Amino acid sequence: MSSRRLAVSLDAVVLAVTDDTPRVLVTEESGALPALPSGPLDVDHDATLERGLRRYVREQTGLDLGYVEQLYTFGDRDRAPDAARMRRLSVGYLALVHETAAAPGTRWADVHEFLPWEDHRDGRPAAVDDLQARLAAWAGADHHRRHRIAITFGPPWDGIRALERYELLYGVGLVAERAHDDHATPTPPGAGRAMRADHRRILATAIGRIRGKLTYRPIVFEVVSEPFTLLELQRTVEALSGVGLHKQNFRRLVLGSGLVEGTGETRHTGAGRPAQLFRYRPEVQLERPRPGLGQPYR
Amino acid sequence: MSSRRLAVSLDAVVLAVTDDTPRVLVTEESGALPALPSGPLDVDHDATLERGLRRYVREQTGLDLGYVEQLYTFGDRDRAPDAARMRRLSVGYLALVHETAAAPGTRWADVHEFLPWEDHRDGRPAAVDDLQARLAAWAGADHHRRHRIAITFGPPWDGIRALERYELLYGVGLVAERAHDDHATPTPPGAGRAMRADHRRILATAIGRIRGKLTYRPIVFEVVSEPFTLLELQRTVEALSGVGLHKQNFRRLVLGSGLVEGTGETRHTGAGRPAQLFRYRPEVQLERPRPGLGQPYR
DNA sequence: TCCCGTTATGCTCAGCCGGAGCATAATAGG
DNA sequence: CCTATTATGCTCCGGCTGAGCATAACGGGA
Repeated sequence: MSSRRLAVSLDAVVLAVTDDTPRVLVTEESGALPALPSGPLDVDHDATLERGLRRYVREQTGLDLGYVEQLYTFGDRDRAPDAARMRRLSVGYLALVHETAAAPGTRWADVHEFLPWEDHRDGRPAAVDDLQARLAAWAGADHHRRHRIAITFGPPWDGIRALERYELLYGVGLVAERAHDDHATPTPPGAGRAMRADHRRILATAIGRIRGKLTYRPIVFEVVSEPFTLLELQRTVEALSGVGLHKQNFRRLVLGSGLVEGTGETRHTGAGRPAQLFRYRPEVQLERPRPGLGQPYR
Repeated sequence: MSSRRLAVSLDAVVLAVTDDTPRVLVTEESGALPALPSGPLDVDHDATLERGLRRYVREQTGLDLGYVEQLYTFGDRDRAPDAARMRRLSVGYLALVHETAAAPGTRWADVHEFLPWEDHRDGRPAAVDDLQARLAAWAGADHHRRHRIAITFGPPWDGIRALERYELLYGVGLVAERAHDDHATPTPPGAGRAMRADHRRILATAIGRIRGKLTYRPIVFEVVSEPFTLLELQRTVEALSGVGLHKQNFRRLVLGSGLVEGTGETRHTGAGRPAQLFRYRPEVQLERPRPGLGQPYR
């Protein structure tokens, strides 16, 4: 009877939006898969899990995190490569930051590099239909499998189910999680790049979580830089939610929500009418129970 | 330098609703505080965290769980009584079950026994005003403190913020988490009973989570027994959400949602017109993206 | 048997919100 | 001055929500 050693790692999904693209901060060593900033919990010195996490992100990427939220704790025994010796738990966190320069050895990677099927801003990508066809082939006539595919891949598309989609693709072998998974079905184009350990799974969890929270908490403002135009805000929301929005209605919603206030300034971009600049109004939290951007508004 | 031992416990908040009352399954030993079913992760034999959890609940309460969902991982170093020797993490889970008989040594306790301020079905309880007054005294003129109180305790009341409320009360010392906290301010009436370790905190997390999820996932049906009348369904939702609902509108919403279908039978309760019986319609998940009971509808 | 209290159901009405579009304003560039 | 482009304003409609009024179907008593 082996009695494995127990190790807890803290893993951070640090998200930002630059150039209308959702970005995740990854560390890269030559020859290795991209990885999230992470490290083992220091049972003596990290007074809280979150503090340990902040420490690792600072050490590995030079970034001092602001908004941080715990996502999920992963602990499947047989999903680790060295499962026979070690029992590994990973506590995943979501952090939101404003765009910054990446430190050496780190990179702001496009989230869709790893989860390409999640970008529906210009409608449903063709690659999704391809993936879904492969899933359908796997499901055959199995009722339960078809049901799962229908729910996770729609229609209608539900951005929040990012983790369910990843888990389904992973279970079917359409997506490689670790190097040693590669002997499985060769992953099809459109399946995205792999990450180290189960980091891609944690990323999918983060994407699902932030999409849900956008609607009822003012977290976009952790990501956009002030002051911002309403279009910049909209592009940021779209980058995170993965769906395109109706401009006038987005405007109406944001202005009516009390979430922002004009600065009185305008920004000239070179083409078109100058846009008003806005900043976040934190007081809104006192006025409304759950301030956010509401439902999606195509 | 001490190098603490690391231990991970799995803790279950098992919820049911009986007699229009939200209940949590607790184990009770004479002389000890009530506790959630829980136990240490078996790093060798528990293939997944969730399976370990199910095992403990079965062993300690005789219950085979259906719906289970991970809540949060708690790991503050200095919140454990033996923090100097052990680093304890607890992974909390939420489970929903239909009402059953409690096994020996266990009890279905009213959730409000531990979190009395969370029951707003008959309006805001007087005890909440008392707690809030104590909080106000603690806050004094501190802007940040007053802000936190206003957000968590309202108005408007936001049922979902159960954990934030608990943490606030705990931080202020109005609520005892463990026996050795008792030397702090004597907890006022209306502060509820303590539980072992940080179990009350986990319970508060569970209550907040289920309240949020009620609106967009059909989880009430994990708790009501079929067939049910619409009033029974309503009382169950109210018990979990902690707020009272408008009967006709609840009815309209549920019938229009496609969540239920009539059985054709009726139930005579002795007084009043017999009520139609309904059952859950699982197919709804294929038809609607996020089937639930929508917003609160006073 | 008829009246009453009680619970279940049906329906209405006004207000608000979200989905879609049309129309106008304000710039830069040619 | 004309055009392409982006920002803003506003309207219309349908559906949903909050609040009530009204009716139906029972059991128990008077």
